[in-house]
Amino acid sequence: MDNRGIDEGIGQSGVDRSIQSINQSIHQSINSMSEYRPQEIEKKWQKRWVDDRAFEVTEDPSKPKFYCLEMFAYPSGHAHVGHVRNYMIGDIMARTKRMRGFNVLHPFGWDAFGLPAENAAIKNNVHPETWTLENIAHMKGQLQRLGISYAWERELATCLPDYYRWNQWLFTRMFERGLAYRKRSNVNWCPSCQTVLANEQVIDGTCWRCGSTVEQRELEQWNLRITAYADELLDELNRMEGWPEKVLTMQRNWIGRSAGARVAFPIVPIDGGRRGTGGGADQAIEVFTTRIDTIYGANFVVIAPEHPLVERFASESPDGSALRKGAAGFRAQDRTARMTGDVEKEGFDTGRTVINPFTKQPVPVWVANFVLGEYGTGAVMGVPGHDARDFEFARKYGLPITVVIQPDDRKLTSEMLTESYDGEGTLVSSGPYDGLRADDANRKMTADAAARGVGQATVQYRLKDWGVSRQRYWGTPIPIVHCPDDGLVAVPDDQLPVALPKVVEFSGRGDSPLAHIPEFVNTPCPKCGKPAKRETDTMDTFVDSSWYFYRFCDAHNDKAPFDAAKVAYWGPVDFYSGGVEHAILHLIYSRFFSRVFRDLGLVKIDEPFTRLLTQGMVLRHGAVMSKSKGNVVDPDDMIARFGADALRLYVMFVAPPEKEVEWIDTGLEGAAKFLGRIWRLCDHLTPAVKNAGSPVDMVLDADERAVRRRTHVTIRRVTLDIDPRMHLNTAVSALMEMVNDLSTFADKRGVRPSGFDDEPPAVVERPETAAVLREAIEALILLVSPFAPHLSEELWERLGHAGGIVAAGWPGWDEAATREESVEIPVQVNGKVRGRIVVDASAADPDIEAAALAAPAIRPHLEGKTIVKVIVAKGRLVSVVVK
RNA sequence: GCCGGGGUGGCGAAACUGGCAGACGCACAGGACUUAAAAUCCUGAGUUCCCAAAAGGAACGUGUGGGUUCGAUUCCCACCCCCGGCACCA
Repeated sequence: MDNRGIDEGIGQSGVDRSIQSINQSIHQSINSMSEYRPQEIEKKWQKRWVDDRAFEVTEDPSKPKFYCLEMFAYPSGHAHVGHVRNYMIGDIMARTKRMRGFNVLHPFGWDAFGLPAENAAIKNNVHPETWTLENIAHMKGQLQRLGISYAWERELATCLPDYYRWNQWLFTRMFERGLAYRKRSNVNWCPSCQTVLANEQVIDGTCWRCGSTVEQRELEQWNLRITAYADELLDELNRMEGWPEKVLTMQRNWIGRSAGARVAFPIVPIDGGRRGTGGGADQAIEVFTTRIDTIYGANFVVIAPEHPLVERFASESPDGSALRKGAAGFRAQDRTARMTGDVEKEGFDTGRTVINPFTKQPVPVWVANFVLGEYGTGAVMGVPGHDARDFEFARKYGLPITVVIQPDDRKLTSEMLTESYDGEGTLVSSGPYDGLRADDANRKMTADAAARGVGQATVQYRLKDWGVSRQRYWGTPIPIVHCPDDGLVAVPDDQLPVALPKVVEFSGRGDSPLAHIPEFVNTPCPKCGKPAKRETDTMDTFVDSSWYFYRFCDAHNDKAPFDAAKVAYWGPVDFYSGGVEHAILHLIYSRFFSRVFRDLGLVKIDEPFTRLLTQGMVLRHGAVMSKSKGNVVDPDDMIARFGADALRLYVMFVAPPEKEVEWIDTGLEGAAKFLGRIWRLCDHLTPAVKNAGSPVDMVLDADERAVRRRTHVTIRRVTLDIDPRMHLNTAVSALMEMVNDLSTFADKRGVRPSGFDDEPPAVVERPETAAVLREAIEALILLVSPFAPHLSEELWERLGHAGGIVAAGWPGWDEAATREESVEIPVQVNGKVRGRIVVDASAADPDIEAAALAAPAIRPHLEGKTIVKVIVAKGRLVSVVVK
């Protein structure tokens, strides 16, 4: 690299280039020491990596594989330092594994469909594709300037037909198997944006973009049957040791399995317009309960205002209109408020009764707003004695309360209840079940209900099927044709992709823009050839991201989504990192799709991601970075000022990867200074040590042995901190400690760089010193290379090595060389450190004990006391107990 | 309410199996080099107190209160607070 030019660093403005800089340039032309110029080094090595195709890989059965992936990016326009942090975590892992001999797949791509592109189109009159592809080009440049070791030849963008045709292919397979189906359901609707919103785009009942209150609309929607895998998705979580507990919990909550029973309460037929009390059963209200053991206390039944029986009861009643009106009033209440319990609990008596199948007694049927039509059976039994909500309801409307579970520590009567009791206990007032423990009773009563044909054990999930229809343009067209004769017909594989038309008008009206393109809509039915119409909805973009990690294994396959053999080699993803905001949706959908691919025979694994790391967000002024808040830190600015290596190192050093961090500019300066120290140290010592021999068989002096120990201890610490511990911040700390020690040692030997430009080259007298220094700086360069790859490559090359860092491999440590010769051990007397002794590392416990008791600092504390006990914690501490 | 994760200097943090709490860094203070500054390098520092000061010494200190232990940031019990998920879910 040529240091002679007055080539400007990228970040220095002309104004900044003062006389001193020019002086520096002149100095450089006349002396051997060179200044650390990250921008030049980084450009050089980034170009070389591209030219050498350094990170491109193919399947190689002779090497262990490692699939390292960061969640791909939405091309919003600009990467910020939060992205940088995520991609760095993956890059550290990828680079380390590569050096350790793994065949590393480390690809990147773009989650390129989505609403922002469409909004930009409306606002700026630019085609979504243009907007998206321009953003991708810009962000790709940003990532390349960070020196991330991506296999760019596998880059993909989900908005391109060679990707989304496989969404369509997969949708067709799911349609054939009944996993994709059409159903009318409620969807979130933003009246201002005129579009459907995904659940995750509704924040506290309002639109994430414009803040309008979200409404519910009933629409015919395509759904994917994720609930078919609910049990498996839940059970497998127990075996996923490579995932954070937090994410496992979130997924468990999201799936929301609850085991209980359905129980039928027979409806008492109407009797002359009055509440009937007898007669034969005429169908039944089915309730869902997890506490069938409390059924003897079920004094009423409540149905949801949406329940179909509301209409039947109304039609059978002389004054049905009151009933209809009451239920309609509840239905009109704000849905999210009803779901979150923010509305007052209200209800009314329908005037009808059902028979409690266990007590055989008639109980009234109420309609109430707190019962949700879409969960369970839309009907519950009211057990006010043992359910807080039922208790409140019964008190409000004067319904009877019965105690049927007695707690172990006191005696309850219904009169003394001030709140429901929902704990453990023994059954009372429950006929033949009296005296049973509640959980035993639960099992027995469920079995009895089933045997008598009045109930059955059921598992209820919170998880619902995934509604994927979107009335948007910028997404994958759903490959279905609506034929008047044949109904829903999948577009045959040989007619895929159903291409997204380029010419489109954005009405902003809220129906799909595709519906207004006759050339798109009108098509012959693939089955009968008669005129038919295409589906005009597009798919939720989460479909795109649910399988892209498999596509990377075979990114350019035009015959299939991927070759099963290639996925068999690369899969599953060994290490996956991304934001915790995807803990539920993306990660559960991906687990679902992985199983669909498995059941199609395309992959053999269940779980797509073996190890997951959710990185914390990067905040500034306590807030998430966003353009509107004006607190975005642009990586390009930081690279221009300090270099990509400094930025990389800083984001790894500042905190553990999982933690949220506050961005601090001065911290980055510190990282840049540290790299400068490495540069000066290595650059200064290189001429003196580059031809030094190995220290292994040399007779070293004490300081040299200490340096060697530090080298090997650091190799061990950094290696284990990166993998398996993923404590990237402490790995950097270990490197800093090593540099501190090396500087001290170099100072002792008179070869520390002064920091001045006009410094003569270092001269190392002893070959032993040169040998340990060479071993040390070579290890340092290799160990820091995942964090600061450009700097490392440059220093490595200057040391005279050809072939680069990856070929050099990851350094190993010599356990023997890490051992201390002597250790300083603190001595405690009655729990307080009173002194220290230095003993040989191999000293036996009795010798250590004797040395401790004889130590001058300790003896005064023992004077006139009796030694009760002495504990020697080998190599760590001596504890003396006196009285 | 249920589930999960946390609480350590001015700040970011470290302490891996119960063994020197605060490594490493930021900010700060003092010093060296410099005409000066920048850069670089060195030194200092948990808090409070004793001592005129220094040297030195003492007490306290990992959210709070208890416990186990020679010894607790680490283990146990109770509680407080913060963050995240779920929630009239029957």
